[in-house]
Amino acid sequence: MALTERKALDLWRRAMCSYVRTSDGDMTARQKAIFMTIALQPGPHTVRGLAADLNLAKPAVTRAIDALEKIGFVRRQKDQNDLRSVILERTVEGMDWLRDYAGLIVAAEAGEDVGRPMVDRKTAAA
Amino acid sequence: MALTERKALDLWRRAMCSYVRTSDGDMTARQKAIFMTIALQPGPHTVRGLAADLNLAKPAVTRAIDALEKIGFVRRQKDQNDLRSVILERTVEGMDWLRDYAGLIVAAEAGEDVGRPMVDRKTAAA
DNA sequence: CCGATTCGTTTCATCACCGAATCGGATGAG
DNA sequence: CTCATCCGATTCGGTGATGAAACGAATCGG
Repeated sequence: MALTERKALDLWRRAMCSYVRTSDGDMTARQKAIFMTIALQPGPHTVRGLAADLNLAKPAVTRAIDALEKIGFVRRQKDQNDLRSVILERTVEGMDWLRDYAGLIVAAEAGEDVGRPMVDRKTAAA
Repeated sequence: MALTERKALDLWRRAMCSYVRTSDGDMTARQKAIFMTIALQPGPHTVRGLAADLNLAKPAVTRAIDALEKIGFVRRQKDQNDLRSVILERTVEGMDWLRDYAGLIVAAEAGEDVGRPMVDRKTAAA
């Protein structure tokens, strides 16, 4: 395995472990992808747009938005130019979470492993 | 928001979106963290060790291992020094998946956005 | 030998998510 | 106006994850 790949995986592992450790571990990968797209990508975001972009069925996006709205990360806004459409907007609370999440990743990149060491004395000694 | 954080978030977003797009979106964050720890960290891994390390209840780890074993990424091996313990080992299949996953991250790091552009013509025009 | 402890697993009830099909409402074309 | 189309939401049955509690088996201590 290439060195950069190994490094990328280790970064990912640390960040992922930190996330699992700290949080209540709720958000789905799908929800994360959708929320981060809404929060970080330009342009008005719609259900169909996200569904097409992420190669998902529309109901899946709707449900993810439901979850994201429930925890207050995203807001639904009717499109006045086409009342069928719904514009998805990020909230301040969502951005706050995102900032913390970024801190997690940056810390992982710096090599910090949030949490205790992982050797198991008993088994390791055997 | 600091520049490095913004960059880290964008990397994360791209990788996460690629993952959602390509895969059938099955693995939980918890499962990923556990599997990557088993696959990338040294030392014999046990249920209790992972539970302590990731701050999880043991049953949660057992169930995650069940899922990982079911898809063939992890193997259970009885500890001959203590028949109560179970040593978790990675499999070749798991490492194959991990290699692909690393490729996803590296590609995201390189700035490639796997999939189609995300503007929605209709809404963007409004 | 016998009780206490430690391991991993199993059970239980609950809850969220999944894909597929369908819905009502809004829009656009004829 | 009328019909086809598009949008987002809802329903359906089924699957899987969740935390809490209790379990059998193995080990250790006295």
